[in-house]
Amino acid sequence: MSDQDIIRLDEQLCFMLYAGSRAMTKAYQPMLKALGLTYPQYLVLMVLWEWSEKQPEEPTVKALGARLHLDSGTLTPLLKRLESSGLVTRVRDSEDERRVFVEATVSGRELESQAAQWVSTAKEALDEQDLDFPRLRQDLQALMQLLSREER
Amino acid sequence: MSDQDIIRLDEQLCFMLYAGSRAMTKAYQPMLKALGLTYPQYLVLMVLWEWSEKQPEEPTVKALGARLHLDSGTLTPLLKRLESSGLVTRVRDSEDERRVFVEATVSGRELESQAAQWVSTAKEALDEQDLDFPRLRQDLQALMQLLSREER
DNA sequence: GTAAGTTTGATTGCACGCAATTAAATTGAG
DNA sequence: CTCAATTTAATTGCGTGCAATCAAACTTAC
Repeated sequence: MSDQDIIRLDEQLCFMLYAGSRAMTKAYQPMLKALGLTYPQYLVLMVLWEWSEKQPEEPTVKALGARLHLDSGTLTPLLKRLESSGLVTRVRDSEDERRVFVEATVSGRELESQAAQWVSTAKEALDEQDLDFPRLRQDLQALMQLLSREER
Repeated sequence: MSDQDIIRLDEQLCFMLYAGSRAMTKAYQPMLKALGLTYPQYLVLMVLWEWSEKQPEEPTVKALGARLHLDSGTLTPLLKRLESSGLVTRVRDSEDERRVFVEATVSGRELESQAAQWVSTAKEALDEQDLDFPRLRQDLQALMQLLSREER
């Protein structure tokens, strides 16, 4: 097999992921614009919305990073922007001053039902299409596990 | 269904794409570091490597953008960096001065076989795993088509 | 021929991602 | 107790992504 064939074939997975991710973000733009959020900001709020009281961990910067696979270099400025938009609070732990707790404000929580409504509609539109979304999601999840296993 | 359930479910596709794309990029890091490239720079070279002489279009900035779904705001600085690394040339079309042809230099083309070798090895490792990669790729391709149809 | 509209790249400004470093706080071995 | 190691955020610097704008060059209707 020539170099050309190898690379051409390879493109089909890594590039589809790369392009697919950006295309999905674009599909979210109408909702995000209405909510005044960027896509990563929406992800952070989503994590905060579903953070259960019974969760073993408190929602610190580290815990958010673990959930979203993002580090503090990305999260710190993003959270500061969300804070200045009045959507989250950042409070340093008095027990351990290295830690910072993040919480959605009332305004931040209020966005959830708007988002849910949009997502619900979008889901219906996609379900009409001839594509097995649960299977795709599961395959992606399995891929993630393979890739994050490699990391160690 | 509560807001919580809707959003939680939703996360499973858009977020898996987002996280999966970044995880894949990380998996490429060893190769990219060895080649001195970023992942998007590698994508651009990949397109140039496989650009056929018989292709109807010349490889202009616009044509690269169409192939990669990237606009000039991203490509122009990226191409300038590749140019200053000596991996591509940028030549303005004398027929139509708005157009800029991009070409891989000898150094740029030399990277292909190194990349092909790494990719070939990585592919073998993945093929051992219990995951239907061709199906995943096809599903992603189908998703892309759905999403880009929405765009219009 | 020319003015209006279109196409193409470049530029600007903002928000990620992430590697690398720093700094502060905590932990733990002895 | 104490000092080295670890943990946690923040900072810095660079390279994307992308919307919005601009400017130059081409095309077309008239």
